[in-house]
Amino acid sequence: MENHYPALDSVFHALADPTRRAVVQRLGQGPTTVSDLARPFPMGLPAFLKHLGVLESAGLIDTQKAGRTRTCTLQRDRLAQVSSWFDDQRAQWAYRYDNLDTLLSALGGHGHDH
Amino acid sequence: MENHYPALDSVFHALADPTRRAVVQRLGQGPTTVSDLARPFPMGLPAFLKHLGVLESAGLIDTQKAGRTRTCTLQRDRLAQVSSWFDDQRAQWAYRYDNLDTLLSALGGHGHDH
DNA sequence: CCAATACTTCACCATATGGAAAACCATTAT
DNA sequence: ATAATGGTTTTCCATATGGTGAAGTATTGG
Repeated sequence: MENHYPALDSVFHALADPTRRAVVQRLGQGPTTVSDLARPFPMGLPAFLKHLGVLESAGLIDTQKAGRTRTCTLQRDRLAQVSSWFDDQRAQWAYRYDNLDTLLSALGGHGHDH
Repeated sequence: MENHYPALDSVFHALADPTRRAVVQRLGQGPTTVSDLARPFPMGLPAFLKHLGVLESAGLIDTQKAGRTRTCTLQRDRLAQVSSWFDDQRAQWAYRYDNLDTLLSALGGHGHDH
């Protein structure tokens, strides 16, 4: 029940930026190269590389270079881990309010009480 | 399928700090006053109030003053909304499930239960 | 009334973040 | 060999963030 979560700070920080979330979303469709990823965004490559750096050091993406191109892949499990933090929060409410409905939906992972 | 999410920037940014996550966690047990919330943390009240301000402007907490004390309440629905962003991401992967990476990690047994 | 409590505001500071510009590798392509 | 492509590194800048200390404002409590 304790904070056994990996780098919540860095992951949440990484996701707090629209550019970086767009990258995550794009990579959800499959791996791509850096410049292909960067194309839609109104900023220089150096700035964009910083975003990729933030995503990578948060463990949200993995990159590897082949020849002169670098390919980025989404680390889905990391995203899933962080997602489970929310489930834990919900479980807390459920415990506190001792409400069977809330408990069940918390364990189910999707429902909410309102 | 589009970004109909409320202020993901501000919510993720708010959650990217351990102090603020601790506040969220604490408020999951029920409403409390400012100074009661602040007590465990090794910082002055001004600094702590800034954290509360970030949480409040992200819509994660609600505060109201009675007399000279201010009481903070967790806005659970906001947390639930953001949580559903992760579900959306997963849905994207599922749609694109012919991806080799995903197939391999599925066979690898680090399976996600959904 | 006087003082303690519970914030609140203000001025300030160090560091981090997000961006630009320019110059610099490597690896293909011609 | 030369040029173009794809990325990288470096320097620099404006602003945001997270913290401090000190003083200020309302409420209670005695």
